[in-house]
Amino acid sequence: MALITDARLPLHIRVRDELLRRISDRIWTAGEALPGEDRLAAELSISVGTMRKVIQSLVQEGVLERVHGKGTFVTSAFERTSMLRFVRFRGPGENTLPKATILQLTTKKASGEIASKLQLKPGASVIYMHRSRSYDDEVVLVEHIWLSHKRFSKLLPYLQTESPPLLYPVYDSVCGVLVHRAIDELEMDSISSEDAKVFDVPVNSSCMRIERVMHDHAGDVVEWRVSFVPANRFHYTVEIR
Amino acid sequence: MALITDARLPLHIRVRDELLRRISDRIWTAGEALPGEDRLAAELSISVGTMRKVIQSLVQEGVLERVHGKGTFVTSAFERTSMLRFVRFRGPGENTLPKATILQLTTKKASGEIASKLQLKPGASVIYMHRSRSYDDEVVLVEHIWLSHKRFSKLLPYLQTESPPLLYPVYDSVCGVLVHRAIDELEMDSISSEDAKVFDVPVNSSCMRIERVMHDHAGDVVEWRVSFVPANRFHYTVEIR
DNA sequence: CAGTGGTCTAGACCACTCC
DNA sequence: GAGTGGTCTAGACCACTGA
Repeated sequence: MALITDARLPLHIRVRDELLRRISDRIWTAGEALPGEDRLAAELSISVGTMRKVIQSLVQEGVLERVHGKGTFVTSAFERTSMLRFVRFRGPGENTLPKATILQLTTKKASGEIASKLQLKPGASVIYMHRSRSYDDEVVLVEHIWLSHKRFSKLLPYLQTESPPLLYPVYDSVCGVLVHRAIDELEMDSISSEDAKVFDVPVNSSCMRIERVMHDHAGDVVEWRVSFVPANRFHYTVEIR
Repeated sequence: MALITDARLPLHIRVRDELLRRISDRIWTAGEALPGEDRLAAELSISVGTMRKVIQSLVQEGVLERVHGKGTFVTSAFERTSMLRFVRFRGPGENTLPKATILQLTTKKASGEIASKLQLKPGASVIYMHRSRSYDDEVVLVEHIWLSHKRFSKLLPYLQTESPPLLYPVYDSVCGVLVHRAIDELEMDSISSEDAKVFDVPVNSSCMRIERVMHDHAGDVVEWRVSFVPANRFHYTVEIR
């Protein structure tokens, strides 16, 4: 087995790219153990020390997880990336996921803004989804989601019959798209008339607006999403080091 | 030179503790280069590889910074921890710091809540500071800050004549307290009558409330701070991986 | 027990910075 | 050129997991 990328790059970078490629290509899937570090190193003709260093850096980034005595596993990063980390949990049990309701699901031509966010040509075919998340019929989150139709065409028939609480695992299992890294931008806003009906609160109530650009392992944009959380439901904790 | 901590712990943990102790004790100060990794390893009678691993982990955490060919330096983590990362910059130049105005500075007996946050006994002596931050006389941030009087007594005379834009470097230089790690909790709130006057906006205007607990390298609580940002000035970007 | 990751060492060679 | 960190190797030994 040979490494593909530019031989002028440091070896650990090239090995890292190779491992990420295998994860992207689903050669190794979430929950499955990778080969041992010694066998991986032998396969790529590098030293075990270098392989360890690469694996450690991917563990640091949350791509892999290691368990002493058991093995190295691909992380399913879905909890970490859930929008629910911005929502204050009360009422029902701590670990219950809120019910997802798809309010609208259509295919459109991308406007200039959406094309730009998704790195597509203006007019390209995109999927738009309007979705609410609720606990005991109290809506805590509303999402407006845009996806490339080309990459997510299999999603449409799937969502005719299903309304799963988490979408990212579905992107993975149905469309073969594994999400990796997101950038969230938070601002305070007021609720639009459209979403006010969904939340059942007055128009212009105070809320948080969370704009997310989600990337895959290759760094390409996978999804653009704008979410709204009512003021009294918003809560966010962050550690700075 | 011998390591102090429990010899049953892994060596890299003990070395890490030793390095952090030296930073806490100001044996190495911000901006100054540490000895080379080979000399450090020799001094502590460990291999260079292990020393490298420890240093790398502290770089990862933001405690140290390395520059190829120059050396390893203690990070001055003040930009990273500034509350201004929650404030949207417009108007004036990008890199100008807003003017700080101390509105109130007193010594009090800690209430139960404040004592609990600062890990002090109720009734212990604490410093309370009420401070505003403004660009061109537009207030963008108001802070309510509590500190242990015992640890920060030197701050009071200093702040009689100075109103520095950043406090953490002052904690370091005047009181010998080096901040390290903070936990911020964000919620949406409305502006109190007291702060409404400072911001010159109506009472109950929408704002972000940011509660911060700041720790030092030893993990002890250094400061408790509650800050408010008006809705139109709040902006926050976060990357999830 | 075999297989996995975790710890630690010793040393070679390269690349960058500053004098 | 001297000193720094960056890359890479080779191998020993330990600790945890599961059959």
